[in-house]
Amino acid sequence: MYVHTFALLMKLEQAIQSTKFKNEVQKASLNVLYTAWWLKNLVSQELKEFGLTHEQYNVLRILKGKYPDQMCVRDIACRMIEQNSNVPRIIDRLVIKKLVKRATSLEDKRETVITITQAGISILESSTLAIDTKYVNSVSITETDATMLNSLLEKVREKE
Amino acid sequence: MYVHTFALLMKLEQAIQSTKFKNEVQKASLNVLYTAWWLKNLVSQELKEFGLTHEQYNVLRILKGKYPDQMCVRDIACRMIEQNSNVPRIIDRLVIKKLVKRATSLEDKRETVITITQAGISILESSTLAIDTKYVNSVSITETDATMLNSLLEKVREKE
DNA sequence: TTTAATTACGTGTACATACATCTATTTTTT
DNA sequence: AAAAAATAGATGTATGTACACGTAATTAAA
Repeated sequence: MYVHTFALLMKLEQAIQSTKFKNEVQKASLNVLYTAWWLKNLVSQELKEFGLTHEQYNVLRILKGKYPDQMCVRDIACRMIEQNSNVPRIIDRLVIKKLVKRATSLEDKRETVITITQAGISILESSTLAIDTKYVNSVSITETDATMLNSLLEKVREKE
Repeated sequence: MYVHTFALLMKLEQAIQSTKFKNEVQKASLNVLYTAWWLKNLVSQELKEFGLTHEQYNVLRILKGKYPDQMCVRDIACRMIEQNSNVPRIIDRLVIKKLVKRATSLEDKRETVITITQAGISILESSTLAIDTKYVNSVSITETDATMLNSLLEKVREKE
């Protein structure tokens, strides 16, 4: 009985070799950070095969969401999960790989408009398939629990 | 009523300007990633005042946990939340700031042993105080909800 | 309308991640 | 004991983050 409880509780503790937490809130913070790293890692492993990084994939995904419309750099940036991402630099690498095209906007010459190419759409589709499969096999949480998790994460950030 | 529900549900959606998620599991993934970024950002804002980065703070915290014992680089590395952290390089910066000391182990000359200095302990204590205060004011989740959150996050990672 | 403020975004720097490789040790094998 | 394997950690490279600053273009103010 004790052993069983111990085994269940050891997951985060094992991962970061630490058992002393001030309280559940502090533990939850570390748990969120560790789980984010774990998820990112899971996805990156799949993307490696396609020569993409997590952030390059995100930019492609955002562009696909508006396709066939173009998007300016600012619009992409404010949809990024890590809100301080340096989008121009990520786009540099996608341009080199010909997965997106960059052009100056005609309406506002300050703006750079980005379009996903057919090659970009194609690599996005195959990599998304690989990630989805990986998720089904590796992320073990039910829809009901995920809904609960979503509401708890919103509570964490409620004050700001 | 509709407006109220909408406002509550918009938190992640607003942050990343996206409302289309395949399912709750996919949304929860993005929510974990976004919340991790949000928490890291919160802490980094406080640490900036002390000239520390999030990772430098983590290394100091780990060293303090063993103080007055020394730790080798490997022991520190396996306790890091981001398990691919390049610890030697983080230690470089802490050594420059005289917050830790580096020496070759006498028992095993391959090992580098790291010790936190008094200056390191001192900066760790004041920055921890600042972070704790920030948490009390910004992270709005109860101990009970945090416990639930911890168990759901463990469920996410259960399969591996 | 001329100046001032704002905006979009490229770019430089410091730090970190992810990963491969190199060197110096130590341990294991033969 | 000598050779091979394993280990610790430093270091190089590509990429990303965080943030400051510069430049060009647009909008607002005087």
